Amino acid sequence: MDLMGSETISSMEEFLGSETISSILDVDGSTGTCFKSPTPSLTDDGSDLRRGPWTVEEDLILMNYITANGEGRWNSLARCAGLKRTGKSCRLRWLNYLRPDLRRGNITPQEQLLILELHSRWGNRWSKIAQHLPGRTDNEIKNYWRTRVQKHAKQLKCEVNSQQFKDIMRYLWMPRLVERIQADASATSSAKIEPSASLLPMDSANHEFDQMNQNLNPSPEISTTTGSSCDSVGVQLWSAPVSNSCFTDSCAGQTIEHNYGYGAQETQFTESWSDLFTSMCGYNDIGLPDFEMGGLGDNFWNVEDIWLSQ
DNA sequence: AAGTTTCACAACCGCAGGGTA
DNA sequence: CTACCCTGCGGTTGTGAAACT
Repeated sequence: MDLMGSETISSMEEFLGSETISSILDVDGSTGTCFKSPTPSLTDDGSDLRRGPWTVEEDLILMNYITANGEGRWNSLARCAGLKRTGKSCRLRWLNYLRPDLRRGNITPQEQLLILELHSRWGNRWSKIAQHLPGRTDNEIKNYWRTRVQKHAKQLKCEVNSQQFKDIMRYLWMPRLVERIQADASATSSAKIEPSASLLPMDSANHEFDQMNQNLNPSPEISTTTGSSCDSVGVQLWSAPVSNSCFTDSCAGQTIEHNYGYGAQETQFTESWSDLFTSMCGYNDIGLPDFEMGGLGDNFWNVEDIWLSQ
């Protein structure tokens, strides 16, 4: 397999492009964003295999070899390329870091939405999820999930696999992501920006949610702080529209008016979740389920919105 | 300014499944 | 049949950077 059509690669820049390389290479020329001074160590078993962060030289050797000979057969590849690395290490380095079709940068709201949806369907099947996010690796998605999602499940004192937490994702965060995507799309397509809840400071949005829930279900125990407990989950039936993008088949056709403080917005719910999700993510072949509204607690509205802050 | 905590992510580890000699 | 090897996957760790106190 001739990946690049060139014979050898003399620099990382040549292989990955100047923009990419500047984000990869550190001042001292080492690779990776974590390890400023790679000092690979030898393995403990007495062999001269190296481990730890990869050097630029190793990366170039690996890239040149794969460019010339293709990937696969990693153990022999490592030997033939003269790399004192295990085949596993070479494979990982290539797949997670050096592959030319890797997509770098922040996970976009569309990608976040897709990750949430696919994880709700498949669980921790990271490689399977990654197959549906071109340019993203399973490792990247796994890291995203652990650093963002699990952290906030912990803050909420929810089990990440609990129904409570799944409901939070499905009925709060995912609709907000959709809203964010819509807002971004409309902002780029129109000079006139219609503010939505996701564009407001979270304090403001939370205040609105608190007001709604106070009216619907007055409780002296309503918290307004981040990281509140989920103990009341399921006690209160969810009634207020969280956003103009919170929609299900059950509310299709309804017209709901709500005011986020910058002027009333009127939304016609004519799309099913799966239809809109499909349009959001450009996705149409995974047979998304239709979501139904469930009973959520008031504390959900106070959760710090992790999805909207990059 | 210094120390501490948190975040982000590259890399490693162990295991399972498949292929093959 | 079986032992061995390779590959791929998911869980975990280690590290520097950034944020916070």
